[in-house]
Amino acid sequence: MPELPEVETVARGLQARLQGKRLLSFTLNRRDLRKPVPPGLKNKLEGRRVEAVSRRAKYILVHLDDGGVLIAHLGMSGRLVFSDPQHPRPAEPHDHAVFGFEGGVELRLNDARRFGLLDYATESNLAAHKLFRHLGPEPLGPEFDGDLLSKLLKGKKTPIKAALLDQRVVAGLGNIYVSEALYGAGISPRRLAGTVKGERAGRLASAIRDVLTRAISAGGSSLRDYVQASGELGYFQHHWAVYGKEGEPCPDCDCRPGIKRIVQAGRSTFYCAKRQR
DNA sequence: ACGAGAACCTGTTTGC
DNA sequence: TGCAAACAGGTTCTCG
Repeated sequence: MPELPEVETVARGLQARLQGKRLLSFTLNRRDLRKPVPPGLKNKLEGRRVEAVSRRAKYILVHLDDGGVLIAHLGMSGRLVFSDPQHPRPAEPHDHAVFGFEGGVELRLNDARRFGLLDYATESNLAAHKLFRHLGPEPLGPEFDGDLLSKLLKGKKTPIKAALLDQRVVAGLGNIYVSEALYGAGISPRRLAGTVKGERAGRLASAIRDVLTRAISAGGSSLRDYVQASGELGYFQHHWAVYGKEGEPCPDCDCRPGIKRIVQAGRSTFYCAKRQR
């Protein structure tokens, strides 16, 4: 489920709850996630204190007090669920890993489809790590603008929809927010990526930043209650302009038959054919 | 070299 | 109602 805004929200929630806490135990119930959980992870984690939690692309980074970094990715179905003495939760199917902290606080990684992963790196090698080496820029980073986006897209003959899903081009966008950003910028998802430049690229960069920023705000405001209610991190309600709205009227023009759904590179795309060119 | 498509998994929704 | 097919927010490998 999680794209950049959800992962950012989860990382902030973890930061608030775990910073300064010592990790006492790590239990792995199954090793075969998207890729095997590295052997020896338990020894690298137990006894360490959490210094900070951050995000890169759709990866959660837990920075430890010895320079180690726990890397977590939630794939499509991954969730992080807290359980503690005040709000205990029963163990559930697909709880693949359990992190035990001081004070009886447990954080559980639950992931039915097992497209998520756990990995480990050191602070000094982080940027060169296999998972991060090829990632494009952060769309909310200070250098991300129309000029940079034009350069990233230059010469690409794939549809802009597919290009924006490619983490080597921009890091953190997923299927929902690509549709939303293209709608916001008034750009057809079928347009060839290489033709998005100049003023059009500027509009797209702005729309990407806008859509992500608003989603993070929505997540941040709903996170507190949601965590208290259920102990889960990572799911919250959004209102989307086009995603999942096939057949509904475009919010901006009352065109018929409204929002269209097409399949590109095996994934659903939603857009308004009148507004997006 | 590049882009489209399949593959990896399980759970839920849709359609006959 | 029951069953099978389609579909799901990600990433990575293979094939043409």
